[in-house]
Amino acid sequence: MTLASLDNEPSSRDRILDVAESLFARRGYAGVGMKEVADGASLGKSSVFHHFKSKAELYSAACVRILGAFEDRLLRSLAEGGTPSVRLERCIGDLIDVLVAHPTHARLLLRSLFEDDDLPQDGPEGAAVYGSIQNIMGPMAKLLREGMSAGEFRLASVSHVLLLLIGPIVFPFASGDFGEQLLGKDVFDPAQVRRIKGELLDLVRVGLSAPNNAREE
Amino acid sequence: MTLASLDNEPSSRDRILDVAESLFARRGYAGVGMKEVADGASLGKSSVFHHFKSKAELYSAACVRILGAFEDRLLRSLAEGGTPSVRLERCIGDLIDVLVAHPTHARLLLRSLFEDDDLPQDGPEGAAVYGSIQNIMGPMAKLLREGMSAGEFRLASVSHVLLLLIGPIVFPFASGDFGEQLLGKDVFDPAQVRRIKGELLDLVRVGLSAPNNAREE
DNA sequence: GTCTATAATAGGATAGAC
DNA sequence: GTCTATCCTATTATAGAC
Repeated sequence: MTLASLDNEPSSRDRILDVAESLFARRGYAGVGMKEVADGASLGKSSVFHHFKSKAELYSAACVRILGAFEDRLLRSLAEGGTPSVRLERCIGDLIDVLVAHPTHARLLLRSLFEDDDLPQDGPEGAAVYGSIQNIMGPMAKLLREGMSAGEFRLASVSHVLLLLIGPIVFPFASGDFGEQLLGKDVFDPAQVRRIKGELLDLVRVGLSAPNNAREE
Repeated sequence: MTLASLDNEPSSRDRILDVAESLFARRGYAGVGMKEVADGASLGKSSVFHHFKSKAELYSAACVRILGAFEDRLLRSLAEGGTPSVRLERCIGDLIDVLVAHPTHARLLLRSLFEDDDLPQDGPEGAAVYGSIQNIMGPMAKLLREGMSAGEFRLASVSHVLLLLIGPIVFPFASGDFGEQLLGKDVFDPAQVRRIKGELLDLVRVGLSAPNNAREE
């Protein structure tokens, strides 16, 4: 906590993380130079190394920050209660809201999930990434299990369904130019977000519902 | 066509592409050095530059090759006929088969779809990537439209549904360590592939079906 | 905390012999 | 087609002044 944090101006550390997140999201770990990060934060390269002792640590810190944002939102969302289907739909909607509020998140999140080699899995920062992912996936799995026990969701392998749900939630908002060309409009345009969210929730609602449940109640 | 191509031994060009695909898939465009590619293909760096005049061209060529594989399989799959639902499910199953037969494909495919900056969008190779993507997405969109007209699929925005379908098809097989930890087993294990495919096809079958269709026929 | 200067290395790419 | 040798730039990271 510094003096600046009491004010509105973000600290140098936060400015570095902002720039790093945006650059890493676009070009991946190896595609970004520390000089570029420093320039973006209006600092010298050495100042960046003062805050993060290596590039790997900076990358992990950027990942940890966005994973933390997801974790917070997810836990708050789950705490609001409701039936499993209600909570699942609210969770997915809320997670998408986080992705949309920070357009750079989806790409870096996707990278942190499938670029094993980039992350220095050892060290405290690497462990934080791993822990945060666990804290997100755990409650989601629990929610699916509850819904199946309650007879709201059809019986299915929780882990396989979970693995299947990540793609449609994250990829659209990481798809960049491809998504824009497919839709003919910016993926982050509010109207497009609403339609993507709507289609996904429709798909999940009926796709996961138990066969004996009425289709429309 | 060289003499070697009449034999069983792959040409240098193919060996380079094999190595490049595997490396680019794992570490992304910037994360791979031409030296590394050359070593993997048991060649000197200059020999690689003889076959591909730049790193960007090599990357595009690797992407074009896998996109071509998808295109071929998809068009053959669609030509087999059947109702829209039958064809959609067969397509998704066949595309997954391609991903599973070449475990390195999913990651590079995902990258080629969301890493705009990496691809040199200009030039002949960049255009081939773009064209191949169009040749894959076009017929898929047509299939969805047919299914909606026929009353088999519920009415929905074709492009948004398409954007939503890519994630669950590709991500599981690009997820690497994450997927393995989630499932507790290798994602490419035949039994796991069967379950992932099964869950996805279930989700799509009921999730896209028209409301007035009987759930089980 | 931030800077300049510098080290040490690895990167993409080319020239020219064979 | 493949090689060795080379060029030039960019990279991560450190040292030390302010």
